[in-house]
Order: sequence, then structure tokens, then C-alpha cells
Amino acid sequence: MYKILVVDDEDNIREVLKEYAEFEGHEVDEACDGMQAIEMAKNKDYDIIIMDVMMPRLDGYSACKEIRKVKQTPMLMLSARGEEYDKLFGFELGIDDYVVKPFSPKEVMARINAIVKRNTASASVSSEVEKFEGLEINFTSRDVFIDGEKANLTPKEYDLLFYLVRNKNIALTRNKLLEEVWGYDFFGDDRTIDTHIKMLRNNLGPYRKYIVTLRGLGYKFEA
Amino acid sequence: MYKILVVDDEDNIREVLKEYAEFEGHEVDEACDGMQAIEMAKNKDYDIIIMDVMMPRLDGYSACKEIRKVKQTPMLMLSARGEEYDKLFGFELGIDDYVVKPFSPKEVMARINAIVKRNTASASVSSEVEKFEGLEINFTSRDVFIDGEKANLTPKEYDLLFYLVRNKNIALTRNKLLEEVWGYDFFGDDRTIDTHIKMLRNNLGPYRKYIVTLRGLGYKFEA
DNA sequence: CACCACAGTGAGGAAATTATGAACATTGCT
DNA sequence: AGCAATGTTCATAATTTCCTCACTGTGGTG
Repeated sequence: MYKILVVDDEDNIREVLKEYAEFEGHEVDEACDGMQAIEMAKNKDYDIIIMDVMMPRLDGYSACKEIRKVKQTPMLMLSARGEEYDKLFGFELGIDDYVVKPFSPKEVMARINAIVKRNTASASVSSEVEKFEGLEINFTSRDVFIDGEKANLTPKEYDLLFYLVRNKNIALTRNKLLEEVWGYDFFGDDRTIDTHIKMLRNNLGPYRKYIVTLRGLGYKFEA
Repeated sequence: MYKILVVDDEDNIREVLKEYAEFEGHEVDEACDGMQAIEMAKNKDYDIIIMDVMMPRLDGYSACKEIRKVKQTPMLMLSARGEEYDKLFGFELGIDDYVVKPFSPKEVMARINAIVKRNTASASVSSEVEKFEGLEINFTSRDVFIDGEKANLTPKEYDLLFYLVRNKNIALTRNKLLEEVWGYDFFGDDRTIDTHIKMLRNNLGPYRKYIVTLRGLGYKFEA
């Protein structure tokens, strides 16, 4: 039996996880924002904290950082695609694992078991850097340099570029991009992608050439 | 492409899911109550079963339990808000996920993808490449190289070539090609195929020889 | 060897798709 | 609230691709 703290602002998500966890014999506490989570985590020793990234009052990252100042409780983050998920790899946060919404409660429980059992901080992603001529992309620090100069990309542009580069030389359909970069719950216009591709290209200067249009399909980062 | 079984007593729900899933290229069977679902699940291997909780004759829980006796097919349950969640998780049913009505078909599809991907754990992600002498076809990056040089094909040409190669050494009738490459709803001129074959051949240079005309029938990629 | 059904070709207009600019909406911050 | 930055939508322009069609080429058959 584990003591689990579930932190999410959506009632039904907390509800589902709680039901499932309790069914498996665990003890579950709930919090609905970061502030509350910090408070509770400080006052009780949990075996694991499951926390949503996006919450009102105080987001998951900040709460995580704050809690880490005093406790080494393992953490599993929940994030919707479309959130800047590269941040999740930031090992300074010491996140043990993360699950992307929509998830199945079954999967979350499986991961909880894995984490608690090994009870060791998981190996974090090492500082990843990709270079294409004068285009340098640092996944860890979330920086992009163009001929040595730091590019000033907006969050979406970062996300889009990162996804493209992580899947370089793979043909990506518009649907795939929408689902992975914007999130499964995005019901927007297809032209939105084009617009962001356009801005990204403008920002990449001479290296815009790496982003190729696949007519009738989508885009590809070709290196 | 997944094989999906949709079980719900409401016609329009089945209809919506079916349309959406088929649009995404999946194969969908329908059942309108638990009994029927069990029957069908036993006789065919589905990638996932989507089942309503409340149905006449035999409800979703019972059907799920019954199916689980013989198959480990992943299941996604549909439930109306207000039905007791605990039931969903209370009986070692091994449900993978559930969605509360009213749902968006897009979300359901996203979850289906998540579940099936997870369950086909050992899915190989090898970069698919086919080589015929100096003709190299990369299905992943959607590239075609001719003696090391990248060919510049239009979308239709890619589609046509990919389909021919995926079915190499199989005689393909014009009808079959029209249906598979152009889509069942295409009502065009027969010369359309010829024209695209022509373009494709021109683009393949010396390797045009692989595309063989079967007089009176259609074409074949002969390797 | 002439016929005929079928396949190959070229070109231009039609159709589909993407790029772009600007308006509009949203978010975050002071 | 007001502003600045970012994200989204939409209309329009710019491209690219597709399809049709009339015509030409070809192989097999009687």
C-alpha cells in the first residue's frame, strides 16, 4: 500500500485516479492546485505525488521545484500534449516520469508501481544538442542558436521545431503535428500549422531550408 | 489500421464512432448489446473494443468480464456521467480506459491510439526502406532516390509508386489502383492512371522498367 | 496486313493545396 | 485595466498538381 497524493484541478481526473488507486489498495489524498500540494507534501510523507502540469494558482513545475527543496518524494507528472513538454525533460526538476493526456488510469498505475518499487530517482535525459550547420538546438536548455546568435522563438515555435527535429527525416502529416504539438483536444484550423511554420521559417533565416513542405501531406525536417 | 469493435445500443453513437474511425482508416464492426459483443469478440481478434456500459440484454460490465475470460483485447468503456465510476474499476475488469458521455469522437480516437500503441508494445519502428538496384524508396521519410539522387515526385506519384511497391509482383487492375490510390469515390477518366504512370516512369529514369504494363488488365511493379 | 481495342502522350484549364498578411482573440504581466 | 506578446482564424494570393481530352502509338488477332 502506497500513500499517494494526486494533484489536479480537474475533479474527474482526480476521481478516476483515486478510484483506481484505492481499488489497488492504496491510500490517496487529493489537492487541486500547486499551493495546496506543497502544503500537503510538506506535512506528510507520500510514496509518490502525481501532479498535473497545468493548474491554477501554481503550476506543476513550480510546485515540484518547491517541494523538492524539502522532500525527495518521487513525482509523476501529467501533461497534455501541446504544453511545452520539453520542459519535462529538465532534469533540474527531478521528475521521475510523466504521462501524456489522454492516459489510461491503468497505465498511470503501472508507472506508479514501477517508480515506487525502484524508488530511485530515474535517469534523466542528458543534455541533448543537435547541430545542423549553424543551426544549433539545445533540447535541455530549450535554446536555439542561429550562427551563434540566440533565436527568439515563441513557445509554440519551440515546440514545433523541437518536434520536427526530434522526428527529423520522418514525413509528418498535419494531423500528426496537430495531435503531437497542439494536443489531442485542439480543434483548430489547419492553416494554423502553416502560420507557425511560416514564422518558424522566418526565424530560422538561412536554415529555413531544413523545413520542407510535403504537399498533400504535411512537413518534414530534412537533415 | 486497427480492427475496432463498437458496442452501443444507440445507433447514432455507433454511427459517429464508426464514421470517424473509418475516416482514419480503421476497420469497424458493430454490435448493439453485450451478448452480440461477446459473440463477435470471440470470433475475431480486435485491436480494441469500445463498449457502452449501459445496454439492454447484457450490460458492458458483464460483457467485459465474459470476454476477458478468453481474450485480452484492450477495452475502452463509454459511460454516462453519473454512473458509478467505482463499478468501472471495482471488478478486476482490466478496463484500459473509459470516456464519459458526451464525448468528442476526436478524443475517443486519440485514446484509442494511445491504448493500442501501448498494447502493441513490440511494434517495430524500423525505418522502412526498399531497394531495387539504384532505386531506393523510403516509406518513412517519403523519399525516393534514383542512383543516389532525390527524385522529385508529386503527391500522387508518391502514392502511386508506394502502392505499387507495397504490392510488388502483384498484378493490379486499373480498378484496384483507382480504388486504392485515388479512393473509392473517384469517378474519373481511365486515362488519368496512364498519365500518372507516364509521369512516374519519366521520373524513375532507368528504373521505369520495374513498372510493367499488363495489357487489358493494369500494371505491376515487377522486382 | 489491316483493324481495333487498349495504352501512351502533351498541353491547358480546373482544382487542390500551401503561403502569407492582417485582423482578431487570448494570455500573461505590470 | 491596459499593454505586449503570442496564438488563431480568415481571406486572398501564389503555387503546384491533377484531370481531361484529343490524338498518337502499339500489339495481337483474324
